[in-house]
Amino acid sequence: MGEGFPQIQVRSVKHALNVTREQDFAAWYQAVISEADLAEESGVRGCMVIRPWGYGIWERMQKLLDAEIKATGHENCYFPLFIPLSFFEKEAEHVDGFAKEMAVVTHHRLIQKDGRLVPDPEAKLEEPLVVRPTSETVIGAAFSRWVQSWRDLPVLINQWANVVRWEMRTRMFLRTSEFLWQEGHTAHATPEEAREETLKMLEVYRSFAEDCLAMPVIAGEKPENERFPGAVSTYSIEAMMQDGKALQAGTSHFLGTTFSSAQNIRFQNSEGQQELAHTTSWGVSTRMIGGVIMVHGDDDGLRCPPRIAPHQIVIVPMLRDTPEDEDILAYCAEITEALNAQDVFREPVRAHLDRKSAKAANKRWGWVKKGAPVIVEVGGRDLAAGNVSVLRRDRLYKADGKLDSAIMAKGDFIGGAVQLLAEIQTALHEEATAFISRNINRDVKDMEGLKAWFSAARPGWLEVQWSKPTGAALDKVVETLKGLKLTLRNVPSDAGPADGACIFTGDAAVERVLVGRAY
RNA sequence: CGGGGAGUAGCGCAGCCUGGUAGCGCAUCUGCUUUGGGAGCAGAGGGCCGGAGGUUCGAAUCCUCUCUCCCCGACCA
Repeated sequence: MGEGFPQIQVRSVKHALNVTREQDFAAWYQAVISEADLAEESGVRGCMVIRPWGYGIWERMQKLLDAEIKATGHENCYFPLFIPLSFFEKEAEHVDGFAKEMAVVTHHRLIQKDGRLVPDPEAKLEEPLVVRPTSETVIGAAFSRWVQSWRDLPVLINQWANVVRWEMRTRMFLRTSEFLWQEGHTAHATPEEAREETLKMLEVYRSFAEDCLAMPVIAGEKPENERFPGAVSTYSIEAMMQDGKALQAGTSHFLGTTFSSAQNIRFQNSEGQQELAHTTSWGVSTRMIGGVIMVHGDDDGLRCPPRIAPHQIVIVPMLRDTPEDEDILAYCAEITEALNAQDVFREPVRAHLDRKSAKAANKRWGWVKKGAPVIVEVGGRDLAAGNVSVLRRDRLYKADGKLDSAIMAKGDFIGGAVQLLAEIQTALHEEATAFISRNINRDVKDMEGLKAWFSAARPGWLEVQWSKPTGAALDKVVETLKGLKLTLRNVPSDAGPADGACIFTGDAAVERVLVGRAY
């Protein structure tokens, strides 16, 4: 890779962060989170405080995705945080997948003992409760009550919730012990319909990522070894971070009758016979915020796509503690109102007037780090001339390294703001698409070529032909890749046909699979 | 969970080896000067030195335990 990173490090530009992507990608990622006020440590292992700007981005994601989930016929509901242990025991594969990382509640009362609070032995729960790591089991139990007849199907529900998985190694947003997500769960009369649902929601995720997050993704089916515990088929969208690593940004599972047989989700069909329902589940989480950071961020912080930016346009008045300040603020308020009266992406524009009495330059750099798509500065001279000074966050600098601040008439800016936001959304998407495109190689045909590709500093992905081995043969492939710190990502839905030999086994290839390093 | 590193002011760090009541830069506050810009000068505020025990007349510093974070690995929808 390296294309996105100049080899010669001439920094004529003074950046807002004290570490660049090129110097140390992991440190840069953390710097963005901290400097953009997205989240911070909580003192609780693996758990984070999501700060208003970070949570605002999540709320934007929720709003946009929730509308799509509802538009595809699903209803929201809420299931309990606590799940009886016995629910998990019903499905062996599911147990295997999650048993190692579950938080367990065993007591319901504390008592004072030697000056300390300890669980009261008298208050031990008869049956321990686990904090949900995912809700297939409880929701399946509900489905078995709700579904009696073929007329009750399909059941199409979704919930926005938090889940807990006791992860060994955590990273802000990408893998935290507690995270926020939505989980959709559906039950259908036929496997065909359930598969169709699985793919429909995969497509909802794909278009949500592309259109709202400006994040190009590859949608496809996960290989057998990467399946969700209990799933018949697992599909994912995979996004490429600027260091070339893959991030699984959303998953959709066809669960077949795994959970309907474990939870007894049966219905009487039109011929009067009992049948097992076919279920699906699908989810995206706050992990996506990490994806947005690593796809769009630059050495000055986050670049937030307008559709998910809590504030799309921030107006920064340059105040000087003079009587003129009042006039400048009034002028800015007028601009803010005029912007907010317009619609962009079929929603009201979100313009924000930063009235804080801090120095204008400091406020500006604060918004640069947070990634506000458009930053408008207004000083006395602008006021006098009826102008504004406009910064586009997606391209901050001119060729000479100076800030590319455009002075324009107030009316022109207001009139063009909607189009400007649309342009920025598109520009971020195009930039990210160009990046992923030039960092996927589809021409490597042998293991030597594969090793060479991945010996680069920041390799992207390979799309290779393979024979789709299963069982022990697949394990061998996975083991080989593991030695190279690589994983099979997915089999892209739109990959071309296979016409050669399997890069791993030499057998005739049947499809194409993505290989890369992953988060 | 294994190996390594780290926790001292909001952020970044020095001090620890060779114990003696805590310092630097940026940020913050006040004043003056400046004003198309991350300003200059002067002054000020802010720290249970991650936590608990121990050694000592005295611990940021030495010892033990523990919590949290980072990196690598194992693990992982």
